[in-house]
Amino acid sequence: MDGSNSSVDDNDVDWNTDDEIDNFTLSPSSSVIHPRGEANVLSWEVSSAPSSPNTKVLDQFIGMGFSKKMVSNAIQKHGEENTDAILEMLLTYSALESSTHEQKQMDSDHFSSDYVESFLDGFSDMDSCDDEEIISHTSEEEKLMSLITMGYTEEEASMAVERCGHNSSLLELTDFLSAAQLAKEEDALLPLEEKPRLKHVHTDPKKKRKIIVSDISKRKRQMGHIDTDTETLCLPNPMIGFGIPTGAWKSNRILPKAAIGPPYFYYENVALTPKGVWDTISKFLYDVPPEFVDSKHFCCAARKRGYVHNLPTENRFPLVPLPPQTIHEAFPLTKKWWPSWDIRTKLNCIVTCYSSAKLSERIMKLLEGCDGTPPERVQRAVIHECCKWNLLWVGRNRVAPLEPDEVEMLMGFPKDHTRGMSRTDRYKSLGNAFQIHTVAYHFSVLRDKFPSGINVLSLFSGIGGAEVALHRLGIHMKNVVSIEISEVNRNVVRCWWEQTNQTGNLIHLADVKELDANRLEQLMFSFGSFDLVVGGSPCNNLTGSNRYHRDGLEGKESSLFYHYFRILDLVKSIMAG
DNA sequence: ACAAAGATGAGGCGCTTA
DNA sequence: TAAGCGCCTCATCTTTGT
Repeated sequence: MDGSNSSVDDNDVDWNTDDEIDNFTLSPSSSVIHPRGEANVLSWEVSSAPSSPNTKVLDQFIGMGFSKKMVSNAIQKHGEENTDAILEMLLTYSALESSTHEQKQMDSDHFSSDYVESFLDGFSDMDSCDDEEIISHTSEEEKLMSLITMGYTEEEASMAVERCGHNSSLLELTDFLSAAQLAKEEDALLPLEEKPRLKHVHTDPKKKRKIIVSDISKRKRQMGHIDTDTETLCLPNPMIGFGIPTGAWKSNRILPKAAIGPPYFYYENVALTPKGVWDTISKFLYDVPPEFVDSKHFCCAARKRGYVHNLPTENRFPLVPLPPQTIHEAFPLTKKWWPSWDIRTKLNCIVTCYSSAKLSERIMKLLEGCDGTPPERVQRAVIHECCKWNLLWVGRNRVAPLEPDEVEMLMGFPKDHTRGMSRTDRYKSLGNAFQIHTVAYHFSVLRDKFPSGINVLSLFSGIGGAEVALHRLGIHMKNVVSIEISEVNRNVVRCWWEQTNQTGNLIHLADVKELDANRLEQLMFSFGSFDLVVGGSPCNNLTGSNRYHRDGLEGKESSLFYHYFRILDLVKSIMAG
């Protein structure tokens, strides 16, 4: 009976009501209420309580990779409550620090990349630097501090050092700043979008880099004002963006001037972030509003995501054949065991954590204890667990979590794409990946534009969702520069690249922080410019699943978004120049 | 063979957002 | 009301180094 029931559902999948899979109401009696003491999970933004002295803020920023000394300076200057200003200051300083470091690094190219990677990872900790560097760095830092105490902002100070040279005197710097004052006042009258971006192009790529960082600060500061008095972005219902394959939907949007390519860019992250995050992301990415899409309109699992991109939205086409649209289509064997009171037709979001065998056992015991149809109370409790953990019915009274290869299928990856990784790693990497059909639908407009193929810069590549989507669309990848921190993920992409007989070049880098202007120019010199810059930066500090470090866009991992912006902006400026 | 280090599995952990 | 590209600790199993 359940089978026929759901096939009716299958035929009239209703794209207009948003959440058919969200329609379960569970009585609170079925869930255990944990009486709780005080909430001890405090983000650094709210740690100004007397019980938490500024070591908390200090630790937070040190945890983000800034040196203790820099953090203490910043806290001293701004006060521990003003975390935004602290962060801004730290960002500016670390840009300076990394450029001095990179200069040194360039002279010693004989290190292995692994060595460099670990070295770079640790370098922001001042304790690990040699004395010489500390001395030269400190003097520059002190110069900056002097300017700041004179009332200039961090970005003004660093800009001045940049323009006047690192050996310039304090007097020269103040001269420069006061001369710049008039021009700045005029400049301030123009809205940010109208300003010529990076028109003050320097020939030295190192300089470009720092100007961009001050640009970040400017945007951040502006966001601070905007945030309070403008509305935050709303999630659309239904969440179908500019259209889905199964429903006609036309929309022509006008992109802000600064957003128009080349290159095309495509940025992805979770839709349900803390407030203001998407506003910030959008502001940085040239004021392009995100396209929010739930992948349940493409496959049988939900995946609510925001995509900021400058791709055309007309004449998209889906990958064919369309993937299974319902649980029963995707897992026909479960039909036999699916109870009629479990009315799910779509799964919830594919995540990185899965339930244990013990839970399945408990559920089985619970159901076996009932004669015939379980009472509603039991039904609700079971459904609650099924929804929470995306469980399938695999036998009488038996539920089970998805297997890694089933997740591969749901996400649209080729079978065995992640085979060979540990089970946990497979879940993790797949849970962090693109849903291929969704992304391919958005990428499809590129096929006719680039008949001879494209050059791709793929940041936070993971297991290569973007590459797989492009390949499935028949878009030839001439050169792919893929940046991914996890070695196992890089291996997956490398194997896939070989197995699919790609004729283009795959260049792998480990860390987005390694990709500076010099490296980019070098790459772009060797094979031409990038046609697509794609990436989804870490979401773990944004997602609601994270109960410990949902610190927003400034969180340890999620702040890597700023590297996406930094690199995209570098590519744009190199291509413009 | 043994201990130490590493890997995996199980279970517990709030809170924001719409 | 429910969903959510997660994290931490502990226990146990596996691998590595001596």
